[in-house]
Amino acid sequence: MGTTQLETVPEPKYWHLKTVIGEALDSDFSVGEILPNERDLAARFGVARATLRQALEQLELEGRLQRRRGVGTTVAPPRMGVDVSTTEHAWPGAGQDAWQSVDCTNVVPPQAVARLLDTDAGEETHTVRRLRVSHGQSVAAELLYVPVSSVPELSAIDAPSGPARARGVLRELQRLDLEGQDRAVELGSARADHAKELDRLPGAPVLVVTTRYFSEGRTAAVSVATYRADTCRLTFGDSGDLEISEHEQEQERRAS
Amino acid sequence: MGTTQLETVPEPKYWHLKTVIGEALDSDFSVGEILPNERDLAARFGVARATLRQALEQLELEGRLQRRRGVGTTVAPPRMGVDVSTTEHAWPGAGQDAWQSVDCTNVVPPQAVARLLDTDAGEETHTVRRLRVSHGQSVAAELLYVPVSSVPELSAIDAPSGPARARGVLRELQRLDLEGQDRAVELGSARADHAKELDRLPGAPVLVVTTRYFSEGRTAAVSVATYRADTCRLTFGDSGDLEISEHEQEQERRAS
DNA sequence: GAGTGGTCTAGACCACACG
DNA sequence: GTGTGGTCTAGACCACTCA
Repeated sequence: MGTTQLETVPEPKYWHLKTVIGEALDSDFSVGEILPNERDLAARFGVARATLRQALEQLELEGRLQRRRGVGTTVAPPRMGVDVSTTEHAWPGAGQDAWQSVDCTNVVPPQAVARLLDTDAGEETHTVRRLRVSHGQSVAAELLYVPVSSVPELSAIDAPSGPARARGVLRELQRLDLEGQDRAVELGSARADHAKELDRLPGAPVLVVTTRYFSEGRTAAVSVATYRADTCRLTFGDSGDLEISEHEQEQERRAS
Repeated sequence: MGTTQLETVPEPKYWHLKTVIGEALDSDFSVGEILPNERDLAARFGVARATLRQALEQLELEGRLQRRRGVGTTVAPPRMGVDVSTTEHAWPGAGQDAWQSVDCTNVVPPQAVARLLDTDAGEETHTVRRLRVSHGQSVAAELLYVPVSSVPELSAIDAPSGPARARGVLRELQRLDLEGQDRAVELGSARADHAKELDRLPGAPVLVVTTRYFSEGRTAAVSVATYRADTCRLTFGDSGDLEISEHEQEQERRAS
């Protein structure tokens, strides 16, 4: 008998699963709702748990699911838009910029940062830790590296560390002339400390935003901010109300 | 006997593996070099292949490794900086913007895009497919949605589809007054068609850049561009020469 | 055909949250 | 304690590339 079957392109099971579950999320579930546990789901779809998990991981990566150990899997709300536009020519910590200072220590920055700052290898910098909270949720953790030479006036009498010193460093920074800044975004995975601050497991996908602040013809500070990739959409310009989230089903596409 | 062991925080094996291999990459390997295959590596570290793969996946996500089925695992070059700054107030396709048009069809856009364009559900738009090539490599695939109403002058006599029509749509777009644009970046996973264009497997992590183009008080076009997250660092402003890549080795630096 | 990475299975145990 | 997701194992087979 003639096999009318055309080009069997064996779609991986987990990929198909992801599609099926994704469609189910759109039609049968609402935000915050709890899914059946992984063992039940795997049995229901007749696959191994590992295979099911591969599908769930993808959906979580796309911000459609939220999984928490010991609790369960829930339907995630749409990603929140987080403004990271660079147009406002202002130092970090100026005005109300949604960041709260956590700490400040003197450390030797990673080599990559040292190169951006053009400091000597092994030279210490002020390092301000900040946390960005949005809609009651921690969305980003930042390390702001400020060479000692950038804030020469900073009194050593100030608190030697802690939030008070962080504010001191930021205050001194404001006194400088900000000549410009630039920014880069790339994918990374959360270090253990950031993961904890962001309520995620180590290795969770994050969007790393690196910003250079220029003053007096040199790089006066470098900020490395890691945003939760699952819950955040970084916006530039006034696209805060942008409501696309890239996944979302469109079965009808094929119909036409 | 007193257990001097402090707080055994059992670090996952794959996490530790990732660290060890990452350090080995810095010290013992150079860009392009081929790693031993997964079965050998797993045996060498005394773990199951699945565990080893979890570590390699992380390293690939961070852009440090490149894996190709049937070939092997190689050390990836540093991520390339790709300029996506929005400051140049220009329509897509203006001047030399590193994009090459591939195709153009009339399709009904996904719901999310239709909402951005404020078109009726089910309304067709011109849809230009473009590819961005950088350093001899495809780094991004774009879908540019242009409502028919945005380019009323477009001759129906032109090629009804294909690259020629794509150029026609872009040409008509240039005639409009571009009043502004905004941009958002988020993490996604590559659809099957994009994955193929970018020489990746479906589901590969991508950075999705959504751009809205405004003209005459409305959204005249929407672009959804997906960049390879493993090989690209998106830059805004003049940070094209930014050389941070979060991992990177430079043993020679220490010598000086 | 040989060798690679990609998918999948059917188990096991662990860490964590919650009642 | 119970139930959840997270980690890990030791296999198997498949899809792909290349000599």
